[in-house]
Amino acid sequence: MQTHPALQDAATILPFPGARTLHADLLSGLRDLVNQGDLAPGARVPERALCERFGVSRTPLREVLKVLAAEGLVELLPNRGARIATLGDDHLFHLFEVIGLLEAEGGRLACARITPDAVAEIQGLHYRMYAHFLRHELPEYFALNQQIHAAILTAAANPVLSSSFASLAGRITRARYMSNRMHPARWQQAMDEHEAMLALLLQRDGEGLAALLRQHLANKRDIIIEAMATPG
Amino acid sequence: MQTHPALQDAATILPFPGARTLHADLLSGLRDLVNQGDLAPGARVPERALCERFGVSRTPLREVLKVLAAEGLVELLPNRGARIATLGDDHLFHLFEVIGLLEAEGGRLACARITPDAVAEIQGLHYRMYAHFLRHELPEYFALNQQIHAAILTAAANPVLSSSFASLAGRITRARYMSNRMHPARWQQAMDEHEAMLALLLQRDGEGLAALLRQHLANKRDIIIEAMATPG
DNA sequence: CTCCCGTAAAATGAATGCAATCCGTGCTTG
DNA sequence: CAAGCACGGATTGCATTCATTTTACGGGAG
Repeated sequence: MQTHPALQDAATILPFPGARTLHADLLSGLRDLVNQGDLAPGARVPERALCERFGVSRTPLREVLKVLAAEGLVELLPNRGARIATLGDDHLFHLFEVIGLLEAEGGRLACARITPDAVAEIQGLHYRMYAHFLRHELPEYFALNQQIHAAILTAAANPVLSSSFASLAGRITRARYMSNRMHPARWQQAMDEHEAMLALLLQRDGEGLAALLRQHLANKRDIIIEAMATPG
Repeated sequence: MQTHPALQDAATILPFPGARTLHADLLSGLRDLVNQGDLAPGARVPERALCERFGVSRTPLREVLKVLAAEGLVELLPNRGARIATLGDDHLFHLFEVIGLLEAEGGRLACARITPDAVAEIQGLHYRMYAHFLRHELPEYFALNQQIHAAILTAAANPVLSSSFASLAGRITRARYMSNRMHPARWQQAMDEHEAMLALLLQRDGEGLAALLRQHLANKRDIIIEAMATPG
């Protein structure tokens, strides 16, 4: 019955774009647990508990853990299972160094390759974010913020760049969650930087945008390290 | 008996450096099969055959396949198993774009952070490579070549940068194997570029080295694309 | 002759079972 | 009394097994 449409879909999907894996929900579920801090850094990953938590057997869960280990979110110890990866200061520094590099290049390429429509879309996101900034609505601000950065990466039109960035950015998501509160001055500064970003994007100033993005991320890094230093 | 030393080892290993996973040999074994072309791009990955090939059950093999999928060497299709990832021209272009970015940054950082000992070591590698170049010993030349690039990355002293580079470089290893023959003119050019690289490294000219590495990789890209276009 | 469909064989994805290893508790011993 | 050790429970890693889907092959209709 459905063999034909399925086969056609498969044929169209097969050539290039990576098809969704069956256990994608499990993967994202575990990622959320790690990012939201339900599993503390350095803590053991309780396979049994997570199995009944997600209603699956240990086999698929272990496969997902292997993937998370490849992504750097957990560490696998022989005969001792998985532990949530820790984020040391130097490791965080190195992560930001590479993430800043990728994002800067993303901005540079975006200025060269972006379409007017995409610029307009980013502009729209920016103003919506600005509105949330004025109303001090932090979660919505953060959401739009990430969408803008993702849109710039997308405009760079390099899937490898995007996925590499996403992979590395995923490792610091947890640290970001921890620093959800923001000093008003820092927030204002971040908003100013976003204003400048939009201006540079409109001018297609790739070098300027690259430099600004790098500085923007360096500031964010300082915020996060600051937040990690002062617990609470 | 060995509980105590093992525990101590684990305690020292546990804090930061990622411990070796138990099935690392299986992973590298599969990688080699893909890179050496024993498994053609786009071909199905025969789980059963590989299981008896490596003498393991399907469970660990499937876990490794998931990891390889996360690395981008294979693609997982729902209910249809794994296929060797294909390397389209545009995908190859995007890969080289990011790899070049990472390697250029590696050179830049290396010039800022490298120790005199490391410089001397790279110099030694370089002259050994030069000797193989003069004798037209391509495999040895390639091996030293990769060692030099790896040494520069190591000198950049950023593990995240190194591992990201290694991950992406691993995806084009297969394409590299295919273009093992080299036109004499191209080879001479590559050797000249390596000479310049060493000079720039000795001068600690980070910007110059970054630019040269990028150009060097762009040339390599052209060689590979050229080799892919002309089969045989 | 070509195309389509129905059935069997094979392969995938997940669950369960089993040997080996690790961790916590209580006991022994100097 | 402290330190080391042995033993039992718990956990890991892998092999095996089972349902579901896909794929290959043969027959029949147009």
